[in-house]
Amino acid sequence: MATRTDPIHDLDAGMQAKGVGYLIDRARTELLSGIDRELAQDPALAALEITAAQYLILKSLAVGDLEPTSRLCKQMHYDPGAMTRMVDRLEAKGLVRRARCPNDRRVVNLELTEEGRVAMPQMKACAVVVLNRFLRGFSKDEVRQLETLLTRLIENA
Amino acid sequence: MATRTDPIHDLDAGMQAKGVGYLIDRARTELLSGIDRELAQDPALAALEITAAQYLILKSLAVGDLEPTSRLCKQMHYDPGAMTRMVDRLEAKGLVRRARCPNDRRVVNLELTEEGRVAMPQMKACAVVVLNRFLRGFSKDEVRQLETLLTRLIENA
DNA sequence: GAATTGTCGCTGCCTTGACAATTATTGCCT
DNA sequence: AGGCAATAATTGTCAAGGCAGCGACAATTC
Repeated sequence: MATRTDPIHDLDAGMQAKGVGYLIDRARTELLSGIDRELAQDPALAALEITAAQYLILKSLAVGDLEPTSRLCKQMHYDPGAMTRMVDRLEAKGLVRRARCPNDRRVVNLELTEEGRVAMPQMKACAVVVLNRFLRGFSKDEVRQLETLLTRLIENA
Repeated sequence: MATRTDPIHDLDAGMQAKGVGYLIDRARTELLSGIDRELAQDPALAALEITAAQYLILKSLAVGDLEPTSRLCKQMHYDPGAMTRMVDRLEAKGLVRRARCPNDRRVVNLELTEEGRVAMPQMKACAVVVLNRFLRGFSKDEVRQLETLLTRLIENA
């Protein structure tokens, strides 16, 4: 039987230094601020003041074009109210356009504007730079392993 | 030479589904809401309305007793302003006491009240339950591996 | 085809964290 | 002692998310 199904943690658990929880929290913080910084420093993008959260939305749109808001919310576990206002900001910057769906007029389809589409490659480049910096020294196997472990952890939720 | 030092990510990078960034973000979200829920459901603690963030502070105090505010901030990368108001809330609930340090009157030392000290074991138990739930099916080696990979990632920041 | 139920996006209110400016205190330096 | 930089905590302000409630619309049921 052995260790595989035993509870592993005792009183030392929680999100304290060195714990899994703490490390996940730190990693996320560093990752987000890394991307924020990279997007802010990029000469071509600085004027748009794109945040990491905004980039994630834009990226989803770039893949699917014409996504309904609700699907985005579910996909990234994002609050609908927050999404509405986020899209407001993106629309104000001219990166995204809202278009009421003709078939079902409750849904709002989103698509990148031409300006958004143009900026996309540069934004992706920023994200890649950051990811690669954080994964410096990782082999492909190690990356896959990290992904697997995190996925299993999430599935236990 | 090989994979170990090569950039691993191409245009598929970013924080999208299946990416390391996305997984870290998801894991953190699930972890925090899991702890929040557990603390809220606990009959003995429900009245105190303790959040995961508050638990982390209390836990640090339980270890060190008499921690200065500033050290807590650095330790958990927490904004000093946010910390001030967080301590306000904890003080209002009677879980924490402020005590100006006599030697250096700029610093505010924090310590758990008797009530906070009493509630601590139950809070820890909640956190352990959640952690163990998320790490169900992990061997000790796998946990260590996850910790190692995350630590390396953070060190690349 | 009218009523019910469900879905979608929007808005207001509250909480919370980040950032900047402010205040109080300390140590240093001359 | 007096000036000056550094440090600690607080406060104000702003951006952002969570939640509850809303109205518009669609699907289902009778």
